[in-house]
Amino acid sequence: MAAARRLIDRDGWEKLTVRKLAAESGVAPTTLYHHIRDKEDLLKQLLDDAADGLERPSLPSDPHERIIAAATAIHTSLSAWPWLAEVLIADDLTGDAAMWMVETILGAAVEAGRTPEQAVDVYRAIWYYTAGEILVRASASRRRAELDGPTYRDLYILGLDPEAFPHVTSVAEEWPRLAARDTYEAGLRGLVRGLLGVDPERSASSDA
Amino acid sequence: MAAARRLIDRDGWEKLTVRKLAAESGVAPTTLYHHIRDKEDLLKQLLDDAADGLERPSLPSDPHERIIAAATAIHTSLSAWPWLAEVLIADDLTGDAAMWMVETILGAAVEAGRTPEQAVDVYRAIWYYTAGEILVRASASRRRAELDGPTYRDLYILGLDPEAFPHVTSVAEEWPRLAARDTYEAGLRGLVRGLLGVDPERSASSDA
DNA sequence: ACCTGAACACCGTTCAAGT
DNA sequence: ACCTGAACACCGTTCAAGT
Repeated sequence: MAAARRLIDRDGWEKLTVRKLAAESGVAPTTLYHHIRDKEDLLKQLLDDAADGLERPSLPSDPHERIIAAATAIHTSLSAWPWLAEVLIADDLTGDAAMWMVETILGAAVEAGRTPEQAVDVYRAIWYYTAGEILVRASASRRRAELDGPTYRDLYILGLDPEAFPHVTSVAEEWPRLAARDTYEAGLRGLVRGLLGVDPERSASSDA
Repeated sequence: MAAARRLIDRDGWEKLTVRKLAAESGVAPTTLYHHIRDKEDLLKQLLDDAADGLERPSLPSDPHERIIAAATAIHTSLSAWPWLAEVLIADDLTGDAAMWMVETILGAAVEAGRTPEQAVDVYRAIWYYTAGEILVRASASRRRAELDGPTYRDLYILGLDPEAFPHVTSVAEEWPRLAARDTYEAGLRGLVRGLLGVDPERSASSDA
């Protein structure tokens, strides 16, 4: 099933079809149905394979930083294969590698003084933020690659009425540049700070 | 094209096909191509229509609360039609109603002391969080509706090794209940607090 | 056990032809 | 201007038949 990954890397996972995969593998389309139950099963297998390959970075002892490290690790892996994130939410987040992130975040949140129930809320907020970042940015960059020019949205923003939308229009020209910046970690830090409160270890020093 | 909305409400927007829409409208499939350029154009028209219908709640004067109100309004509207959020990220977030939310958040962030550039970062973090929440929860509930029983993931979590995943397994039984709770606003408040600093109502100093 | 072609019930889209 | 059937190039999936 390495052929599947090759096709996905080239054309994106939405373009993967049973028939094309068969052709790439030099086999009849119907043959694949001896190895997979249906197309959904094929994607699930690819998902599990990829999930096993996620990296597990070393973890800082400070709970805040540990959450940042775990979330950033997942984020980095998923950014490399955005199709993975899309299958992930279309399907489900499982696999030991993904669970390792959940475990790390829950543990750190509990250590930071949350109840287990609150820790689940912390994890969920982080996952929503992370999944959203991946999905929105992946589809934006795919669209940009297809278009090879300003998107419909960029043009839309430039055409807005400055009286009705003063703040948006004041950054309209800069929007593409600002939107292209990677602000995942900055946002993540804000989120963790807001959810867990100010880090006692770092409250004395200045904070970004 | 109210027929399209009827079909989407019934079967979900992924199931909408040009041919079925034609049948529902009592017309030949090819006829539709006089009103739309292609299927993507059809979805874009539906998107613009729906965006115009978004509600615009009254806004509190406090910048923090104004951001919460704007984000929650968008979140409420999108929750009602999750397909809208999916088209939205597959396509693009435009329309005056959506821009109104952007404008509101940028204005409030600037009022809270951010530069216009930082205000864009605040908006982006909120949008990632909101879009992620909608998309993850929409696909989870759709999956649950299809399955009519515990999901693959629920079972997976229950089968985890307690030694390797102590925190996850300690809440494993409660997971479905915890995951079903609506924690959007709580997470959003944490995010805003973390991004903008402590609520000025509780401390007059602007930090971070 | 593994693979196959034929077939079924679908797709989006084009195009020449009708009113 | 509006609508049409025929046609093309695709889909996922089943199934009886081959080795």
